[in-house]
Amino acid sequence: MTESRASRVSAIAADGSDLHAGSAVSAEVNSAASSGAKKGRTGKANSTIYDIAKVAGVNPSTVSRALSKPGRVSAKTQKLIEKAAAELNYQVNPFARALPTGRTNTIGLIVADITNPTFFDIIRGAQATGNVRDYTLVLAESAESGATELTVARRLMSTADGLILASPRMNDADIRSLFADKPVVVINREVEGVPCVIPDVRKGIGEAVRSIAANGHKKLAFVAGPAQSWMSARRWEGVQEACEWSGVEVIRLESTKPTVDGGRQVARDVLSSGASAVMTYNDLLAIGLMQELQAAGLDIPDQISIIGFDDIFGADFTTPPLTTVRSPLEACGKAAAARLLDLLHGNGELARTLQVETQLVLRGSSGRSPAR
Amino acid sequence: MTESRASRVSAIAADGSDLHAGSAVSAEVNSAASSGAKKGRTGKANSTIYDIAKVAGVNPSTVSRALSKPGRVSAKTQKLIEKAAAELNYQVNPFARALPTGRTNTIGLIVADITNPTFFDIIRGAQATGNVRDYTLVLAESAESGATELTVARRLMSTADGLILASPRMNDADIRSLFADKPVVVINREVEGVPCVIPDVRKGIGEAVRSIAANGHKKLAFVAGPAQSWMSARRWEGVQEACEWSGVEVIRLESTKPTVDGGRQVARDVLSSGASAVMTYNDLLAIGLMQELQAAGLDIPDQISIIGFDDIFGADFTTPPLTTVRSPLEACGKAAAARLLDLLHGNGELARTLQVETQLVLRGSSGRSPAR
DNA sequence: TTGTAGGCGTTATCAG
DNA sequence: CTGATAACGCCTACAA
Repeated sequence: MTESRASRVSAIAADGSDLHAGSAVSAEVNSAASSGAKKGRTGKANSTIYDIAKVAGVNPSTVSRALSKPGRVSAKTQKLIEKAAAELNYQVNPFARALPTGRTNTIGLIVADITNPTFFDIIRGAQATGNVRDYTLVLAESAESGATELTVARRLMSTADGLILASPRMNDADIRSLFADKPVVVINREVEGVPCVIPDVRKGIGEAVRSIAANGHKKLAFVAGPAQSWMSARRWEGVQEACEWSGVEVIRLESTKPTVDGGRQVARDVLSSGASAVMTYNDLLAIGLMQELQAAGLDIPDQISIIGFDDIFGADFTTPPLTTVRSPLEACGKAAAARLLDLLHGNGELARTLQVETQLVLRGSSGRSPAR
Repeated sequence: MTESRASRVSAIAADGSDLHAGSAVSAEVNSAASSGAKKGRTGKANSTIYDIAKVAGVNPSTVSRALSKPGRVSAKTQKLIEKAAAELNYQVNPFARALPTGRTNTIGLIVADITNPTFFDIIRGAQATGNVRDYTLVLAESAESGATELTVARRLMSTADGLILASPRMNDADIRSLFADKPVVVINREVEGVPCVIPDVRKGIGEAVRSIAANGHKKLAFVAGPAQSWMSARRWEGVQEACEWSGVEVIRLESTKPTVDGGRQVARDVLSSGASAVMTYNDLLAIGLMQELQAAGLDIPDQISIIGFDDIFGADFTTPPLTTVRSPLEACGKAAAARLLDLLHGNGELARTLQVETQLVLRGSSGRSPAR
């Protein structure tokens, strides 16, 4: 019988030091079955290709062939083996399989923060695409740190066939060194010599700034993200460029961290900047900023217009709902995974960069400049 | 290639899941460059304990001992080996290690839906605790289905040392059979004979219903979650009980799915129910419901009070911010992981249930009953 | 304390 | 088309 497999995602921690195992404790619960001690209902855990071989009356290597590359074995033995496998409730031992081949049918995805909704859609997209091709997604978190990110990446490298780096914080050289080892695809950043998937900020930002200008705003504040963030730099460039083009004055503000809290903290600067419109590095910042501004008695958008970035889950929960420049995150995740799998299967094109379009999502948090 | 078009259903081990033909690529970049170059550079991925043994001038088994159980080796050889390991940039091969021992230093966590914010904090908690003890968290999704959940669980069982089941949908017997195999901890549900971590709904619900009663509401609607959800049943019971106690009439409404969309869809029923206050199985439902109601021109909370469950990320983004019964999700995740690790290390108490408190978080979406 | 010799479950290489 | 047999990298009695 065929079993249906659900989509899978795995998360791995940002640990690192694995030079010693845990305290000396023997695994008790999983007793060795050598004495046939534990024996649940269905054929318990461990039947091997040897068991199948015995039942089917063939050689283990034939079983291996039948199970891993259908076609290299006669139809009748194939049937025989499959039947035996089903009877014994056989399941491949992934470790044993990985040992000789090095292949794990697993792709790693590293994000800066598991609880940052920005990455949800990326995760979902990568997972979906991987799943279709029978790959398991392993998710790791880097805690917004380039150093731990590299550690995690190396660790993941040893268990995954390839890596997707979403908004990586480590430097280009490290990424390239990773890529020299196994296939790597980068999302939200462009790295020379490495395949990348990036949103093309131009269009979305252009629309946003044009909208701002059309609404009579003369001065715009841009709240930047983390200093190491490639995307933040690109967005800032894009905003500058678009503002110049539209004749809007623009100033740059720094945030402490790209979160709701960071948004709250930057409210004071926004206020004293004298800008009537604000664009933030991401939606989280925008939401926090909006909350703080509203708490201070300001009306959004009548007194200040706010535009975020990404269109994350929950961006439309706010009042007014957040205007934002949407990045097609799920598409990015899908594209990156597809790219990686192609690389894995040898259909590796050169390391080209893939661009996906951004667009302005006009909602309630932006509007006319306040009357002067 | 893939035989079925449905992305989630594909063949697993038993019928040969290896669908890709001529792979055999991707490991090329690796081989070169490892010999003559600088040793300070990040070494390639492939040094083994044999390499270390050679460098340190000892036997591989000594290296193994030194690296896996410090103490069983002389201090000086220990130092020697560690130095060599560092030089060679050695990393254990988890597969090779797992093969003889069965231990993977990995714990599995299964959730119903990766994109459901309810689980974020659980994930984060479990991850944090596992991390401290040098365990890797592997996350799997079950797509809200008991059947696929079981499949996924079994699969995970073969690669993880133990399992955490968050809001499992499968039946008790299956969970117990899993537990008979390896350590399992359940979150958000009580299963006889299996260690569980559950929020004690009493307190939070009591506070919520008292608040509702105190605000003059006479009729409350409870929007239930998935039929298989143990938590939904508990919450419904708790609400009934509290309502009886407080003299509030309560009716039960069904939702199609525990999401924002499900919340929108149930709005019609809520309206026709004549209730002036609503409690929903979770925050997502509450948010969707609120959106739909507001879209229909109703004022929240003046015309209808809404109270959610969980206090997920974004619950305070809404206008008005959502009143909700908070479950200490991160604490649940931490407690469950700690429990599992204890089990793994033999400090296994009996399968006791751990309760964590819930509390009402009063925000803007609930208030006085409308004047009649 | 350290070395020796199997073995874990699969896959890959070669013969037959 | 199928059967032996050697890796894969690590762990663990058992000796030395």
